[in-house]
Amino acid sequence: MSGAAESHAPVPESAAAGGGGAWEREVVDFYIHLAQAFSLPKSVGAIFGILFASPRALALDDIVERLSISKGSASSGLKLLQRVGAVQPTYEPGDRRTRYVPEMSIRRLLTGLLQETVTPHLRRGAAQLESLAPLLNEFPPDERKILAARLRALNTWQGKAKRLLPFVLGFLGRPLRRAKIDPGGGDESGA
Amino acid sequence: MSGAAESHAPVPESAAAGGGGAWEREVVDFYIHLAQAFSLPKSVGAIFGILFASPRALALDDIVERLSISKGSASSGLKLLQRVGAVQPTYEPGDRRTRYVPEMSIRRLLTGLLQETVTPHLRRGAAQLESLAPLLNEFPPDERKILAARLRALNTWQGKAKRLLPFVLGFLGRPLRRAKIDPGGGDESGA
DNA sequence: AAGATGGTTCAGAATTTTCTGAACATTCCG
DNA sequence: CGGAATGTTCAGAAAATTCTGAACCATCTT
Repeated sequence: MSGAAESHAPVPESAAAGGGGAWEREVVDFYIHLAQAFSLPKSVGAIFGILFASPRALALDDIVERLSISKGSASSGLKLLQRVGAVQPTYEPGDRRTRYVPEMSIRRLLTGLLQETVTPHLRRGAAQLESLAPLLNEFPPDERKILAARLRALNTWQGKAKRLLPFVLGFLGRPLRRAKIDPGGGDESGA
Repeated sequence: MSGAAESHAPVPESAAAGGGGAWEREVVDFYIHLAQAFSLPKSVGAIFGILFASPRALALDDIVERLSISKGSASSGLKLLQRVGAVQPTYEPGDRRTRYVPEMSIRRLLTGLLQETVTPHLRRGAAQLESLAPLLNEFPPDERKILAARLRALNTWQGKAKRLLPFVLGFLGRPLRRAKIDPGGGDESGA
């Protein structure tokens, strides 16, 4: 593999020098914005983007170079992406460096991300909810009634949230045919 | 006085002085954590929490006082919550202050939040995607093949994401019966 | 109209998050 | 073993976000 599109040199990379630059820039830009939608660091989006934009797996050094970020950033960014399953390391015989490829299954992508971000909070919340009910006893009946209703709502949320995740994953797993489910309000979607 | 559980005085509030404090604290704490799960400012979670914890609608001053935050914070926090539809203003005749009540429908809550956070990014992304395809022409055939496949995947994601939102809302709208969807595996699937 | 009341805005302070760069491990190679 | 190649860690720098407090606007009361 020495062949391949190395970019150790400080000059333009690979076959697609002129146009390739634009492609990389645009893809990276796209993922930087996407990352921010999830409030992840820009560098994380950029790293995923550069992997996505490259037809071959890249190693840490390649990333550092192409994005002009520090080794530290690249290292921890890759670690995060690995943890949520957004990139996978590939080990090729005869190459000491770990190279990474982007995960292409949106399902696995989302699974990992949610597992990492919301699930723990969900769990924590569930625990805390239990300790809440007894505190209502201090309130006079009329107020207690209102608050008890809210507490019930909170439990409902919790329940729905718990079920929502598998549901969503089920949806993402299916082939993209027309989904024949017609959600209630059918919001404007298009908009 | 207009009765109600005012708390203009610097002393314990309302009927539930001793216990009420604990209730408020716990609820606020709960929502602060929830807010962080969505990476919203703590103050925003706290504001929603204090509204949720109170059997009566609260005005800006009440919030400032009970949470010991600045008027500025409270004002902009409330504005954000209003924008995403998480709280609603109530105007009572003979009272100049706007009071706020928390939204209790998880569906409306999520709708607003998503509308505010992900939808715009989704839109932006869709636009950008179009401009991406032509850039592939610069690549040699073998690389182009790989990248074209990725671009297709990206379009699929986009499509799924678009459909996902209404789908989720449909789910949230339904009563909490047993959902008979059985998503693939347990969930951690494969790692 | 003067003064109180309710609320918004915004410049700078405080805090939190992210990034850098260099020191430190570890493994491979000769 | 000595040195080079890969990577990780972490203290402090840099950047971004959030909060405060005071000035300001608008409306109501007298």
